[in-house]
Amino acid sequence: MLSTLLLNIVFSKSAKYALKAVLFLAVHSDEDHKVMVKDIAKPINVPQAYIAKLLQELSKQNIISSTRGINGGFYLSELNNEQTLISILNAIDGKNKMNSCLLSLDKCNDKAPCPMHNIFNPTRNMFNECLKTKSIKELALDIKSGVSVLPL
Amino acid sequence: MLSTLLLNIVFSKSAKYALKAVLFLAVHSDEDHKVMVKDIAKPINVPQAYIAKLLQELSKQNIISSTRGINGGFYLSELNNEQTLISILNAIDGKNKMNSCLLSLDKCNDKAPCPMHNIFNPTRNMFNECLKTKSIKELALDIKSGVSVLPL
DNA sequence: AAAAAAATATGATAAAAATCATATTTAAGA
DNA sequence: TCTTAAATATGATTTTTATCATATTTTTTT
Repeated sequence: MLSTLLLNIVFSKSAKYALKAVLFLAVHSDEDHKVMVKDIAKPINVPQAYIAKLLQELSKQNIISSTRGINGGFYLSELNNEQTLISILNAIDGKNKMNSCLLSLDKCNDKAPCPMHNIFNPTRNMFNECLKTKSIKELALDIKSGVSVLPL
Repeated sequence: MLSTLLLNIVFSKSAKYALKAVLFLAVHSDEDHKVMVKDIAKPINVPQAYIAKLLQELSKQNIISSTRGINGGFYLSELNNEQTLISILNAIDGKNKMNSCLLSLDKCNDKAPCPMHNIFNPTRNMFNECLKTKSIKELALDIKSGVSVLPL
């Protein structure tokens, strides 16, 4: 083995952190209940300064909401809740990373598929479709109804 | 966006390089037709010194075969050809990275699924199943029969 | 046996991602 | 309006991954 620890399979660490943070906010915040970074960092088990940076970026891109000063914090507006998972990933890792060829070949397409293309694209497309259609709100609902659990 | 270029979605760069190299060998080599690093690096579009390292690692782990000295090179034995894709990924990135939770939560399981679990695990499992069952030989056959094309 | 040509081993360097630290701005309350 | 407490902005440091360079070993050929 060459790399002693590879963590980036499927999602980058940043993407996972961001996903966890937004999911946390989806369950624990709204316009009237803002949450401070320090109260997000611990429960989702991510370094505070790092998640702060990610949250700022998400806020700047209107994926999540925030207000400064006393009683300030991060939260999800109704609109934020409607966002789908892909918007979080795109905000953190840049657009269109999930749509490219598995081997990152730019010549690969349906007409001239790379060896992995035909085999994996169906499941890959399913996966991407999920990311594009599943909203934050839906996931939060699952948690609230007990379909899934939070410990992040 | 935070990372200016994130390339590691789904597979690490090393993993993609290794996959390409093995696929190339599957089509262009056998016991009697060994291929030297320099003749692999260019067509698969990977830095020679880097792919050399990866090939050495794969060879050490018996994923591919090699002989040194004049007329030496890398090749796939019959046995090597039977290997499935997962073995390449495991060799490069370490075992069991594909089976963990999407959010890398160690508490996540079917009984207490994380918010992503139920939604993504079916396609995730499909994906992993593909990696575990598809052999190098099968992919090479696709190329030879024109189902897929090589430019790597 | 010597020379040449290949993989192998090892380690140094560069680039990218993750982490940490700190100064600045904004909003609320006294 | 001053103080406080929060996000925001910026950048430095560390860790990990990717890349490059070179010396060593093995195999074949002469």
